[in-house]
Amino acid sequence: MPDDRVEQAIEAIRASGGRITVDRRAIVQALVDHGDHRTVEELAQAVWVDHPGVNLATIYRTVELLEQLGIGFHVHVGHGPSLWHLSEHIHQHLVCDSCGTVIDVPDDSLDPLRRQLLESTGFEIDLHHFSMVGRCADCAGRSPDGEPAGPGGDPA
Amino acid sequence: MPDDRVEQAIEAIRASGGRITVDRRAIVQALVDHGDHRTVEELAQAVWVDHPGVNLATIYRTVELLEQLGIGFHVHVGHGPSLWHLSEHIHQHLVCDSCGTVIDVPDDSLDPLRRQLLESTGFEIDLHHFSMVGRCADCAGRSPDGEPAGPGGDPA
DNA sequence: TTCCGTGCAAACAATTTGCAATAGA
DNA sequence: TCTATTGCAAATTGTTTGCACGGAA
Repeated sequence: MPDDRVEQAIEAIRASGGRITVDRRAIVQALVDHGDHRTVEELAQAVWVDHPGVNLATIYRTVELLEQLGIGFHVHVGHGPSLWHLSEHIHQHLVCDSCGTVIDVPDDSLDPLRRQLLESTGFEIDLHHFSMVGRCADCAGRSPDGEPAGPGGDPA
Repeated sequence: MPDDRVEQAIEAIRASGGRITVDRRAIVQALVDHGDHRTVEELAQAVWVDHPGVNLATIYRTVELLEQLGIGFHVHVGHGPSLWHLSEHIHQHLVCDSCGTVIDVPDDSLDPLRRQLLESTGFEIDLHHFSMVGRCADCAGRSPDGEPAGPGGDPA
């Protein structure tokens, strides 16, 4: 029953004093429909299926609003546009440079790293707002470039 | 004797069949003068001190060239423009969201993380091309937000 | 009715590109 | 000379903003 999340978000908007519009509902819906992380452009495509009129600026303004409410998040992915998603649990993003796949990693799985960096450098990394880029198993293991994934690699 | 690096880079350009121009020398010099990581805009400021005529496009083209030669690198830092630097050893960048400080971390110090992610997700992170954002010791330890840096924190 | 949300088009920042003039080898 | 490099200005991409109109409350 994923529509729960739509209502949750709508409720949050209402609670904050915001107005509930067709556009906003459609945008939240698009965000919920795919657990995916998507660019504003991709969101627009999804929204336009049922609501062709919605302007890009409106989508930007809506995801920004969701972020202010603490229920929307965006991740930076190097070169390209930001990816947006709704989520209850903080997580880190691994983005494959080859195929674009996004892998979510639970936040606490990176605790050892976080602790290590904190001790050695005093630096406290922000684990959810920025992505780590690299190669997913498929792209790394089957890369024609020759170099295998390293020890433990070659999953095929 | 940091000028060594300038000659090294110049030599690499020459070896690749590129021509040595005043502009390129000035840009490499600006890159070497500060071990720092700097944006194209900042590089331009440095270059313009002695060579006011150099065009931004030229700087973009030159750092791109250096990257192609494997002696220049750029790091993505979320919102802002890319940071460029010359370096012999691969390293990871920690960029402070508050003060902008860049901390270099030797690549192998992240090996445990890399291995862990590789095993648990099959994902092989690219450790030098993208930065990790967070808070440096100063900004985290003295943050008025209340939450201290955690165990081992409070370096003062 | 009273503002908030929206469309539109222009502004923006970072970066890239086409083309003619210029300067390195 | 001959072609790579540069300057310039315009194009691109992702995103933000000002303003007047229309719709939520």
